[in-house]
Amino acid sequence: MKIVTWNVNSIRARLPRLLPWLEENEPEIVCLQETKVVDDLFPQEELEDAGYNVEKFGQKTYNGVAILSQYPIENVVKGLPDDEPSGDEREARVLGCQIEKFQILNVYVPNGHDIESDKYLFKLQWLKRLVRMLTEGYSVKDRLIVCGDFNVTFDDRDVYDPEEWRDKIHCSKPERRAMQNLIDLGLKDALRKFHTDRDIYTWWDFRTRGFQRNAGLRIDHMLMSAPALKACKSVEVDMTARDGQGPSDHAPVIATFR
DNA sequence: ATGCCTTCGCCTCGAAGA
Repeated sequence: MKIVTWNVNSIRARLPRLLPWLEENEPEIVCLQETKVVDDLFPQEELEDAGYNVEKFGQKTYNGVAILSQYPIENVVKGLPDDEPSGDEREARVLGCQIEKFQILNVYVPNGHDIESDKYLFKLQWLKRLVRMLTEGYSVKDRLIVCGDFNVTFDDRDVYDPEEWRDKIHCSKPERRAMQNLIDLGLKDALRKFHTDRDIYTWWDFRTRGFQRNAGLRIDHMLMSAPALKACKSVEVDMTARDGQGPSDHAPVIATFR
């Protein structure tokens, strides 16, 4: 069983790369972020033809999350419980469900832009609301996976140039404390069970051609409860998904379960 | 090496991403 998280940076732009990637890797469950499309225009048929059940929660231009699964997708939840405003205006950043024995929460955490920005305060508040949602509605006694693009590095190992990024967006102490609050619920940063070295990244900047010089950040994560982590036998970043023409700026993270 | 690329839509420029 393989479970993937991948910020695809537009599901429609990435489909020509996503479909062959699915065929090659055959993941059972795929959590996507930044689909950037309203639900009516989501490429549902193409993904169903590839063998997946599809749940999506999208909006125009920005954000958007989706879950693909070879198994039935049950108990779907869209958004944070206290999302405002309601309806079409709310930001599409959370998609939860149950698939087989797994409770899954797929998240696209706000970017924050800059620590001086109002968007930064929104990001910190948003992470607090995510903690509340997990506290009130989920149990770490289950096989719980909270995965997605968190837009936060856990520590300096996740940063190609820690001095340059010191206290900047994605690396500030309040953001990292917010991630620790998630860990304190009884979740673990699953990749670190298998890899402790630095220079493991999931995002590289297009503008500075970061991928070519491995100047990246590790901001896409799989947080797992103890029962989920116990069943997990590997977590890997698929760097090959960045090769060639037209990749996302993020690489997928693949967790394999026994 | 965050003014350098990529995406979307008010679509040939501006805004946002991270």
